[in-house]
Amino acid sequence: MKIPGQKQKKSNDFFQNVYDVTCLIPYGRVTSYGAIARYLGSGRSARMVGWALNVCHTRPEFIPAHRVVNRNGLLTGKRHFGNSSTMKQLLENEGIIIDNDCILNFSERFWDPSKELN
DNA sequence: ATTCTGACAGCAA
DNA sequence: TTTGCTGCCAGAA
Repeated sequence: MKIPGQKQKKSNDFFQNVYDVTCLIPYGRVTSYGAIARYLGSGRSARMVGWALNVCHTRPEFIPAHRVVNRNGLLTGKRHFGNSSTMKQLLENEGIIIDNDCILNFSERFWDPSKELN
């Protein structure tokens, strides 16, 4: 999305795309960085997804970044939520069971954008 | 301009 | 099976 009046960077589209997909994650579902990266066509640029989410709080809209975990279902980004328990709490609030910072039944909770979103 | 790092993932030893 | 290195791209120093 191009916002007139603001600095336009080439990566802005990629970042916005990450935010867009993240916002499309259904309630009570989670996805992985790699899945988003693959949906964007970058393939192995999962790190960029994490980087995008790292600055997601700079965005005016709410980004359910807590629904994005690594491919193991591990809450690797919990430490970026200020309090380490925030991410876990948000996920549990959506009915997701977290054990030792790991999502239980991750296969059932997993939501693949390139598959579900088509 | 160059180097390092980062909320990951895949592949090689 | 586990550990470690590399690739990906962008941003900060």
